[in-house]
Amino acid sequence: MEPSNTTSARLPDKPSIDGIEKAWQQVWDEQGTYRFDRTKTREQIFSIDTPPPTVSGSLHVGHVFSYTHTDTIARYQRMCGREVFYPMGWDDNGLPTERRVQNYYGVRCEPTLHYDPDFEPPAEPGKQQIPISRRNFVELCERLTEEDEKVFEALWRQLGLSVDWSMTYQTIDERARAVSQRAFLRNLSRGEAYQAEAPTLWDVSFRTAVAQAELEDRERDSAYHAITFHRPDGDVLTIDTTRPELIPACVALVAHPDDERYQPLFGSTVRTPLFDVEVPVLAHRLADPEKGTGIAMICTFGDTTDVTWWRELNLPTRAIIGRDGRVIADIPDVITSPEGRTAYARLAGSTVFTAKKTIVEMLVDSGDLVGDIRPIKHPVKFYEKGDKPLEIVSTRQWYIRNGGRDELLRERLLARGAELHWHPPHMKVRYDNWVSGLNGDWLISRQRFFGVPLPLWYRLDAHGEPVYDDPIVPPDEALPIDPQSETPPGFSEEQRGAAGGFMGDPDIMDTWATSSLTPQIAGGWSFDDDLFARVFPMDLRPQAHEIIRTWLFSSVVRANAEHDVVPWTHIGISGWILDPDRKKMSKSKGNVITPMDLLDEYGSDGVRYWAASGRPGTDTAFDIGQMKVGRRLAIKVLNASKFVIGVGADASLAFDATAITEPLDRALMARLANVVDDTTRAFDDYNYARALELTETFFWAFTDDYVELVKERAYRLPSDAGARSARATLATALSVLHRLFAPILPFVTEEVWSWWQEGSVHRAQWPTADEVRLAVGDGDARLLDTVSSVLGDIRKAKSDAKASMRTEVNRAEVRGTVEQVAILEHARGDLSAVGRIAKLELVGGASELAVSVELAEN
RNA sequence: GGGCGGUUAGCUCAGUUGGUUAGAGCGCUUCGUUCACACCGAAGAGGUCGGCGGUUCGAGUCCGCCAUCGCCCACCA
Repeated sequence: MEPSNTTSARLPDKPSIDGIEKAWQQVWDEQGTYRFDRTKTREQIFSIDTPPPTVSGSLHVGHVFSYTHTDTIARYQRMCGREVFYPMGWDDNGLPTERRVQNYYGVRCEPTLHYDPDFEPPAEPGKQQIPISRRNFVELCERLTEEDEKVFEALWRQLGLSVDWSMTYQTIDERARAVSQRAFLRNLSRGEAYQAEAPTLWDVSFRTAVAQAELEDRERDSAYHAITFHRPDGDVLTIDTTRPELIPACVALVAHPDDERYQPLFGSTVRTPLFDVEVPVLAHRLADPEKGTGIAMICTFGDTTDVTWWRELNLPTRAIIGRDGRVIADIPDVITSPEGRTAYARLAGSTVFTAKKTIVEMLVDSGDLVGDIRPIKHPVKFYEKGDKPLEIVSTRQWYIRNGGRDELLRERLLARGAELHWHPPHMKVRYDNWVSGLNGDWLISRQRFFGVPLPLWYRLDAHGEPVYDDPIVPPDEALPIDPQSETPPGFSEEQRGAAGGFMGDPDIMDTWATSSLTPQIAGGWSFDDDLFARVFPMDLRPQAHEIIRTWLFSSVVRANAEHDVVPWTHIGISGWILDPDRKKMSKSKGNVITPMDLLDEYGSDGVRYWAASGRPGTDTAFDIGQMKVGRRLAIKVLNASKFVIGVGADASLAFDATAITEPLDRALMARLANVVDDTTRAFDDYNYARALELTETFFWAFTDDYVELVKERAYRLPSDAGARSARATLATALSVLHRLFAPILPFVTEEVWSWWQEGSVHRAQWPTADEVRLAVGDGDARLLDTVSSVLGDIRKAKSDAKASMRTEVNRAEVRGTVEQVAILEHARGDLSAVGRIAKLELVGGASELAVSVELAEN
């Protein structure tokens, strides 16, 4: 068969990878290359629960890194014949958006206001924030995030994510709100959601309750204060505390039951310094005899241990810190002495910080502060987004059961975690740690404005007080609702806030209460059940490791409750990007480069190469060097493809079993079959990094050695059997390589594929080792190694002589084992041609391979 | 305090179930050029695999202890 001229005609003279991103994006768009076909069945579909990026934040290389990982898997699965459900969501719910909208438009949400359909924000934000209704506020959030989303989408397209861009959602859009509220109401009806008045971790800056999953410990400076309590006989009892300002909130002292120092005192009472309030001395196992003086003050509430003691010892509540983080103004009734009331009055209204200073002065004056204040460092609980220590206040909140108070449910959820296939496997430990360490149910209500409202109203009794026990729920078809602007069935708007009327729940749900439903939102649960049945449970949840306790766990909780399944089969965990100092890359360090610039400079394929080099779950250094290498690889693919096609590797010759006859060619095919096997196995195991490494290694050997070896032979007339064998082998290898690289380097592979094949490489069938083996039978891959080794020795001889690789060799003698010589005999022609060897002598009987070379004079 | 992961060449990292003289890329040194590729090619130097002990015919690989870095979790007196 003649090499076709039409093929050659499609080859560019000077191929380049610059600018190919835009060109192919457009083609993919026009041809719907990544369009999802929803007529396929669940078995035919591979569905991905794509993480919705927070659009109000800025894009950084970490995004590029992890989203590339998912895309390589999506592309691999698509080429394997699965219809890939790969949606993109935008996370515009929650505090980051709320703050961004406030600053951008100069507004502030005031939930009690009514909706103004004609509201327009000022062109320039004014000094005073304009109060607007929640619905107006949400509309502005949607308007702003739409802009942000365009920027994100442009980046994702440039990066080459094979997302179906007709399937996007927002975590605050109408469907997401409806799904979120519906799921909550169904939790409520099944008893999985409940409300309770309880001590709650509280952020005084944001003025909202915070869930266990949003906490983080930070090391803070603090100090022990030794304080004396007074016994009836006049003796004193000294305790150590870091929070002397909470003395008026003290309800008891506690020591370990086995602590002989305090055993005689159990059951007696002491009086607090300054305030002269009588408190009991009690015993509890959590009191640590080693800490401080071994006896501690229990306050309502200084820390979570206080909550445990308060609950288990049935102590009264004497809260003195309000929701604003200040000492409550009213003097507690329990303080009766005039001195005590005066002392309290000096604290009233001040912040915790000021109150501490004030009370220390008073303790010094009264002589109740013993010795010096001893500075210490200790961990303090913070809201992860906050910058003031959390206080604990008693509030009414909504919770969803997550096993934190229910051993059976906890076991169930641990078993759910074990059903998942974790990549890498050791990440499961974080899930197990978290679930095992839960100490309460999931607090989902937040005292914020922008988010999905709790879809509830409460009746008001004759005194106008809410009746929380029997909330009014909206009918399902009304969802989503905003109880602040909509009226419950059977009531009129005039009854809002009136005695005998109703009030809307003012709170919104935790952002994770909605994010935990991304499989349901993206999949169409309750509004497109046909689609949902085709994609759920999903195949893959890709995500970062630091949100295993939040996003992953809460999603498992919801799917377990609603559908009695795990929401996915596989979990793919990506690591972090570390800067050169081995720290997690952060904006504040000023070393964040905008991703779009990287894509422009190194090409999307180059950046993807770097990303795909990062092992699943492994933190990876930000490394421009790797991007350069990736760019070089893409260019090499381009040039090698041009050359291989140019010498006559026609598509029709690929996999032609009758053509591939030369032993060296069959050796290459044998190796290629192994590479296909290994690469496929790596992708099946979600190890894109290994897949890339295998393909790349083969590719470089292919271009450096094999292509060089058969160059001369392939140039011969097409009627020559050896030339035909070489061309068929080159065509087969090239076809397979293009497809093996396609998931990682989608742009350059599509470019070169277009030169000689029909259709998109991204819809081409993933190569199988069988098709390669069927074409060539059983080649001997060792031949390739032996020939490459001899070739290397000849090159070394020329290099040592500081001669050009084109230097003629008068005579080369290769000694080797009988077997090696027999193998080399098959490649005598190719070796002589590439080495420019006039006389090649093969000598058997040696113990190992040895090459001696006589170079021609210049 | 409990747990997970890492520690291999100057740098970034591979090393699959233990198997002959430990690999790649970058960087470095030397050489080569224009008939695929200077956004290039060829060759080379460079490592007591964090430390100690153990199992084994054989350990970078398995076991124990230690050191060190990072992360997750933990009741703040």
